[in-house]
Amino acid sequence: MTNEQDRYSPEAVERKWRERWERDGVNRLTEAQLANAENPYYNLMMFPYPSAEGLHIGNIYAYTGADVNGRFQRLNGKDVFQPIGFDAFGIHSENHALKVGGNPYDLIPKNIENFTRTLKRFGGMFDWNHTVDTTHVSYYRWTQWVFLKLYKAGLVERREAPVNWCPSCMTVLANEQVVSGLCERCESTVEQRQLPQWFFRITDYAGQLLDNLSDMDWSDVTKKAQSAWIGRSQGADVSFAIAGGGADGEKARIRVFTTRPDTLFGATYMVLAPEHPLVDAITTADAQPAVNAYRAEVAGRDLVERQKTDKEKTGVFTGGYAINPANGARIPIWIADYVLMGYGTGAIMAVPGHDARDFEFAQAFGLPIVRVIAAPGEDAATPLTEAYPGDGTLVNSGDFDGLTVEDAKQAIVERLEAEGSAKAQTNFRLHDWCVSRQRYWGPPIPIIHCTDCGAVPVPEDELPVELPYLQDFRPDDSGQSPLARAEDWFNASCPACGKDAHRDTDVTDNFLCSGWYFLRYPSTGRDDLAIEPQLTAKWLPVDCYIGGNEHAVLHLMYARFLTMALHELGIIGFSEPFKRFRAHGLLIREGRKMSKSKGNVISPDAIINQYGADTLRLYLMFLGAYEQGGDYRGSGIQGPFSFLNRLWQSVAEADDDPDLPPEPAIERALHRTIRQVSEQLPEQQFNTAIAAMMEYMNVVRAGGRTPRIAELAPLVVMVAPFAPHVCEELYERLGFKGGLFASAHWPTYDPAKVVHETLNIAVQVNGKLRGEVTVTAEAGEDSVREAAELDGNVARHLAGKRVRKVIYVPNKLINLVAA
RNA sequence: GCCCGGGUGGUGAAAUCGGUAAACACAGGGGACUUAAAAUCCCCCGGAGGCAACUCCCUGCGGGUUCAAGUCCCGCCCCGGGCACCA
Repeated sequence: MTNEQDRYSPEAVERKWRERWERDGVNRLTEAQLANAENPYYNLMMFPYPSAEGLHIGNIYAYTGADVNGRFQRLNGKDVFQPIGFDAFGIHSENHALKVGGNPYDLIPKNIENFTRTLKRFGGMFDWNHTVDTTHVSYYRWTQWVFLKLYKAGLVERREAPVNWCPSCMTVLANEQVVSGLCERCESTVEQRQLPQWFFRITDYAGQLLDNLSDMDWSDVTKKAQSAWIGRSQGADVSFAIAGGGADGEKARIRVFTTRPDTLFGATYMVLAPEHPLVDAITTADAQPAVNAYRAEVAGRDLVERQKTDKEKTGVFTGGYAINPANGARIPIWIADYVLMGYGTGAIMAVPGHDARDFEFAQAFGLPIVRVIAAPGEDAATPLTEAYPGDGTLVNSGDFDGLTVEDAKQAIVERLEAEGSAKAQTNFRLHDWCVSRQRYWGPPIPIIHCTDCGAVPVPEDELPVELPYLQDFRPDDSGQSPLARAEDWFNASCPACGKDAHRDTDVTDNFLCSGWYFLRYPSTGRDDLAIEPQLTAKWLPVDCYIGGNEHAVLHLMYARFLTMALHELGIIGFSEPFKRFRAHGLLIREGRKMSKSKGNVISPDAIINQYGADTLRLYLMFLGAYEQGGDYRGSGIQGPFSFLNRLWQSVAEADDDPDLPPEPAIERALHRTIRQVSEQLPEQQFNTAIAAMMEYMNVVRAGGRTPRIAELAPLVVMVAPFAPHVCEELYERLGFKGGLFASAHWPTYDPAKVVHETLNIAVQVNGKLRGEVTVTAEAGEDSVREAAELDGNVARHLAGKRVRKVIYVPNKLINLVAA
């Protein structure tokens, strides 16, 4: 039956089905289908950033996993909505355009075209009827609309703030975009600048963002990363009176945040951040020169230097004193750069006995160290050679002596609360989201500044505020966007009073574009509104979102925040956007990370040319655990390629009789395979599911036997999510009509047929494997033991011994413990 | 420094609740089919000893618990990622 023409030719098969799917609209949903779907399943993956380099194999890896899920759900009867789009605004594109001397307006469409070609070629089941391009006015007018909605809800504010300034990108960065003092994009050292900026008040939602995590079906690693980033700490605000503060001494109090109010009696000094506003008021005349010098020194020190944790503690005494509200002690007030203005209140009570940093500082400057917590076996007098941060009971703490740390926290706060000098407080590490960028390639902020009316939002019906095509869009060091130089655009009349005014020149952070795109996909057919309520209610929240964990604290948290905000505004009916999120691992190559600089990047196009998209997809899903990542080895692709060839040949050589039932032994193997694959695919355990199908193939083909159609058809359907083109072809060749993805159903298994008729039971003597016996499935412990003792080798190891104990693990193992 | 992953054959990797370590593949070796190649089919493939039956050793290192440990506990080492003076 095999002849030259029947050979598996990936190129021809894939072209045929790509064209057929396109022609028949197999993957596209019409507006009516979108509106009326009975079993909606929204399968989302992170839309790509269309760079000039083309789609990376890492993207294909991510998308294949998500596409396998979408195709699997579809074969299980779901109406799968699987859109894709392009996240094309942002500094990366802008910098690239500057480098090559073009304009992103001209370059981006070419990149998108190139990405689209590869996305179609790798076989993603994308609905190209519902796509977004964040740089198109049809999208970003609604990004501006989102901004205005939040603005009107009071979640946006403009404030002069010390912001992270990247001198190379010449723009402001969010905290999340500063990686150990360096710009996330270009790795320049980030500086601090005071600039007016637009902020989203994400911290209003810090508690909710954290609390919701606990019962969300997300990858654990992602939840942990978010929870660490939000960084809740529970404690108390305590205020310390300034000693001898003159007439207004009563008013001037220093507020500190502490997670250890139980150690208050051990607070022997205070430290303020050098930038703290009370420093000048506290500093005595004598100390002023030293304080000034220190503050100048810290201000001049770059951020990277200041953030190093291993350097020696520095600081100076202000000459001022505060009163410890617990015991009335006069304690000195210092300033030091290890206290940060950006966290808590910018001031701390220092408890050197029980905080490592304070201990180090106290030692360096000869400040008193008092023990207030005693661990078991210690008492008030036990000397401290290092800070003791652990648990224990209170000592040297007046009335509170003897309380446990936990009880004392509450008791001390209660006492001080009654006196008006403390209150319980929760602090978050999370900062507000700075969304303005002094750059060109982004959606302009829809605000007009008027000398009389101040900042006035552009009326919604005047959106979009179009981004003008600028010949010269280089950023400058002015702290203003290049848009400030576009006079025609810059000048506008005030929407409130009609007077001459000017537009806000900042554009929004790229993460705002990507923070709501999944809300837009179902509504892309609508030009008159951003988010169509009924479609949104039908399809959202997203059923499954798959993407890289590098976005755990950036994109995913912003998307959650925007969803919460829009929910509170009544625009959407849910407050968490993604029911399920799975982080895939990193694809590396031969043990090393792939990167352009190392020159070891794999081009998906080259692999597809050689082996076809189906083999590439199958290999990517086979080479390791999807959630762990994997190592791409060039030679390994041969395995999946052979597998598809064998599948092809099996179909070509199959017995023609479609009614011939499977051979019984093979049928059992088939049902076991169906069970395993059906259980593992929805859990993204792709590699072992593929191994199971390969194993089944070995059974079907054993000895070159002629397979039967009934043995192959379910396999073709199960392989289809991984290798959709060739499986469509084989499905057709097996005589089925209507197209696999349009009409086939996922195979089911019969529990009665997955059981083995006989079992191999391992036999151990004293825990060591000494033999194996084959018994019927119904055999009980006694008959297994009997059979085991008959085994020659087992009998030898038992000779002269008496069996004292038998451990029997049904269906697996029997261990004869003998002495 | 802290928090997450991870360390298993020549290689990529498997191994529910502690229950036959190395499934499935790649590479390598041998054979069948073929004029030939491709594709396909069969066999071998952790180390040491042995003609073989079989025995001993082996999941980063050192201890422990257990009839039984890749898996659990204690103490280390190494690699990858994240966070980093967060009060």
